[in-house]
Amino acid sequence: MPVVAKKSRKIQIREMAEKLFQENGYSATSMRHLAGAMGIEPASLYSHIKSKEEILHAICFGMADAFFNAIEPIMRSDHSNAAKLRSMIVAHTNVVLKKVHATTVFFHDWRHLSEPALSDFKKMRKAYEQAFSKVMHRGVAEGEFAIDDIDFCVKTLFSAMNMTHEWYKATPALQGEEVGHNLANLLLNGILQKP
Amino acid sequence: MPVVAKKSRKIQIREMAEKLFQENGYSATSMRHLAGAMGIEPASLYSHIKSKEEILHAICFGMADAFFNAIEPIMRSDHSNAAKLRSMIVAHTNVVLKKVHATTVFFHDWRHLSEPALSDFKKMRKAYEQAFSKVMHRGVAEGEFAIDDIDFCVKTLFSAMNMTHEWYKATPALQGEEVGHNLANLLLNGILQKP
DNA sequence: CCTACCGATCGGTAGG
DNA sequence: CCTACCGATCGGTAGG
Repeated sequence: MPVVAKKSRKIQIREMAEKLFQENGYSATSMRHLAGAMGIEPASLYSHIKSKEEILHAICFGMADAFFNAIEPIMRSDHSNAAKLRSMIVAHTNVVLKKVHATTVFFHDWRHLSEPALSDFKKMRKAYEQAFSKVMHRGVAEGEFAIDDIDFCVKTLFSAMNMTHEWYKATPALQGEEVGHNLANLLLNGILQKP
Repeated sequence: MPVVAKKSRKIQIREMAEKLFQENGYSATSMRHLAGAMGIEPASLYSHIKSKEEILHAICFGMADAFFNAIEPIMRSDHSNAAKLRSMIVAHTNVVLKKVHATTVFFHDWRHLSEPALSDFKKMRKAYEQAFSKVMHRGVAEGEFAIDDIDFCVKTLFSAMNMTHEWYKATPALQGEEVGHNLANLLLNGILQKP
């Protein structure tokens, strides 16, 4: 008996799906491709999962949990709003870069969820974005930040954070933290040389 | 005879495809959906186009032309690098927001191009990004900008610009310019209150 | 632009 | 986890 529990077949299928969905997209990836990559017959997948969409659902909502868990302790800390925002950016970006495959799926293919999961997903995402906009609002109120349009700022920040996986070739280790800090520096300071 | 030339059937098909591809993605949109939306039989599409991918190709490379044309005159102007960068951001963002459907396809579905178009597309995109990184390099050399990692900065900027279409509900007119300027302000100045 | 149709492939089920 | 198979749908062609 191994000390470390073997990954369940269900989880192995999910991880392979993350890889294939990332490469070709959810719609263009067939259950036959997935079964082939697992080395089993297509029908055998259905001993472990109920449907193709069940896999997509697990990926999307699994990532949502990962993101919430990453920023939750930071939100409840009592640092300055600038420090909080920076930490949240680093935390979010770490999740993105540590789960590159799943993030791509989360980010591209949530559209293919059917109701009611689709509405749940949108609600969840909105709540998550509000965690960031709350910190920005407070930072403005307390004189730390100068932001014209907070919604705009939040959306732009998420665009930047969520696309890192597409171009950042992660050398493992703490490089991920660097990406988050670079992003935070850019957002906080801009690129204009200070006089 | 109308004074304004009627859009060719081919262009009508392409515009309908932009809409449907945006909503469901390229792979999940069938030629039958497209034909249905046009009010004709699926087989009739092939009187005007050669294949599904031909449509994708036209959309992706058509948008590439639009982007290049938008920034080309700015690159050859002799403003400061900061002014150039701002104008290029506004110009690019205007294209994005004026062709929302096509931009979504351009941005999500280029992956489904097959070779050699796929390689051409990547080369073209790289050349386009280099126009922005050139301005940043010069700005750093001339003391206008403080940028640690220019590649990182370019990628982040593109992430932000190319996602605007997903969340910005364009009220028509010049609102598009505002989006570009907001983006430029954020990138140039950051959000930290200056002392 | 239509009718009629092709072979291939899709997600999924029955039964073991 | 497999064999055997379902009905539906796919992109596309022939011929008019």
